[in-house]
Amino acid sequence: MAGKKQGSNDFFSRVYEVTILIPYGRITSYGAIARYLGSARSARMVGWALNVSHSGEKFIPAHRVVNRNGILTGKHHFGTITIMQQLLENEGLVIEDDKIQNFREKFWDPSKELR
DNA sequence: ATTCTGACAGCAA
DNA sequence: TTTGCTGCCAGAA
Repeated sequence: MAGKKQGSNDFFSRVYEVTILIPYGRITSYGAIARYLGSARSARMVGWALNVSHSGEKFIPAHRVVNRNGILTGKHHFGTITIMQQLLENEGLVIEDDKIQNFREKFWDPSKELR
């Protein structure tokens, strides 16, 4: 196959790969993933990638990705605005006012955990 | 081609 | 501490 735009596709694929590696009951941030991928200032692209992630066949635990404040900023992109929180609580996380409690402890940094 | 928006993050005030 | 602006990169209109 020749002549295809694999530019962003490659970036998106990497976002998915990392997201899939997030351990059960743990969470990370958009910026952390972006930085791990080498584009520290492309956190918004990570969010965009996750936005279209459900187009793929593979399940992407996008609910384990929140912003740097531990706030569920992407909850509006799931079926309902409560499903993201429910998924996280189901994994043992505690959420209050859309914010993950003990965020620092549950945080999983791909740049440190992976290599 | 140009403009606007977005599941963010960093910094100034 | 909170609010607002800017940078970043892709995609939609």
